[in-house]
Amino acid sequence: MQQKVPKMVVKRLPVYLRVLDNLIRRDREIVLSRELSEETGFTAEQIRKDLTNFGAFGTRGTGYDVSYLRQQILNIIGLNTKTPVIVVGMGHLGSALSRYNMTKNPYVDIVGLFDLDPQVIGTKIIHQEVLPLSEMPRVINDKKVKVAMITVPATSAKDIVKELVGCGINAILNFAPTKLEVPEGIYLQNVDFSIELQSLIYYVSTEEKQKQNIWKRSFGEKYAKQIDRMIMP
Amino acid sequence: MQQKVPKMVVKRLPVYLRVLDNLIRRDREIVLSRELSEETGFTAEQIRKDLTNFGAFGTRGTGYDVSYLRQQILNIIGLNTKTPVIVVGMGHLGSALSRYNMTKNPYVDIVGLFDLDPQVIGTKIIHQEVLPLSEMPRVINDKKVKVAMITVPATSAKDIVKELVGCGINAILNFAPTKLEVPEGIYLQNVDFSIELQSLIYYVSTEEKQKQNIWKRSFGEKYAKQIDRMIMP
DNA sequence: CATTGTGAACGGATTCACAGCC
DNA sequence: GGCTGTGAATCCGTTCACAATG
Repeated sequence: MQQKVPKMVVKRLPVYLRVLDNLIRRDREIVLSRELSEETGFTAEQIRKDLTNFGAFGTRGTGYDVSYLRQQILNIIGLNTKTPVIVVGMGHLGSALSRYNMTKNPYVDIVGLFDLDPQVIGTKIIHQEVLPLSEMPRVINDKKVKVAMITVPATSAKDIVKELVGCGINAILNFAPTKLEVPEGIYLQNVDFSIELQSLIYYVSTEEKQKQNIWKRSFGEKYAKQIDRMIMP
Repeated sequence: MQQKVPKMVVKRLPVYLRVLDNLIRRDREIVLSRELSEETGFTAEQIRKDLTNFGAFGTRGTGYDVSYLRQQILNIIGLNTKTPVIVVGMGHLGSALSRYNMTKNPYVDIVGLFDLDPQVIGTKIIHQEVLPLSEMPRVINDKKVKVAMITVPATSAKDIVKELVGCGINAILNFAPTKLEVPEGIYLQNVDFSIELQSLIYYVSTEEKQKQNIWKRSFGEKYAKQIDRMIMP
């Protein structure tokens, strides 16, 4: 059927979907790869190439039909029917993510909220009650859940993963700041704020350092060229 | 001074730092690249190569001195002194991130929380009061802030960015699900849950589709080989 | 002799240049 | 003519194989 699709392409598909959703809201019927490029920041060639992994959805000389392309991408990602998802860990982050997905994300259906803390179990997020872990197998089974988000502390994350995999979960979006092991065939995706924040800090701090170096070295003629290369464009 | 460091390397540095922090907590004095590989999931060669972008920190035949390497990475990222950071947008996500960074992240110093909503302004997160946007220029200036996290709705994100850049912010970690434009020289990093979640859903849904195809085609002998290639290892 | 440090080979993803089509 | 679709060329990051060294 379909060849192996590069990971990077899969990451971009949801971006295309979001832009197409926005275009539909603005009643746009046709869109050019060039316009998609402006909205996404990816190059037009890349977008066209990405799409041809799955077929030829455009019309040469004209562009892409917005709602047709959107429907195709929904099919490709598998968002035609709402995907049932559970969230484990109802701390501040977990409840924020749950709220967001319950109210703003039309493509997923949050069908279970779980926590270990007896203080938290029984409280409600929007209209859903937080359940104990003991209820997980039942919910996962009843609702045919394949995808879980985990927002528990790093220390409990490994155990939760084992539990989830045992219950038949197939894909895990991990927000705990720790590296997790999953068996072959289980998909794991990490989201780690601290890492993103720290890499940003790297850039601002090296910029600072470079400015200082320029100043320090400004007496030494022979370094002029190197310094030039160091200044941000 | 230093050549251009690949983006991917910068993303991995904070992971090394975290592992080294954990090793110090366990009183480990020496670590091998092989062990770092186990803890991070990156290959040992890659780790060694990453580090040589900045110098030679190990001892051949022995390994790396944990606290020396940690100190070097702190220097490289620029986390020797706490970095002042502000957070704009005190919805559920914004306040969760603020709490997390105030209590668990020893490398940053949250020096300002901001929101537009008069209902939210004046409330407290841990011990800090949420301030109106009008206070931003003062705080950014007084505290020499270069890094901001924004967790406002997609609709207001663009305006906030303009404001921040005007105030002298240099790096932005954006959690709003929208593509932002920043002037040359300003660093922007996006964190987008929905996109991560949807790419995960792609994998589970294509797996489902493939299983169905296998079943449908199981009568057609000639497709056997193709189908084999489709099954996950 | 075990482990780091590194040039060379490899592979995957992006960009280029243009062929194909409306 | 204008835009999509695509093989070829390029770029970038990872892996490999081994040289360097405590």
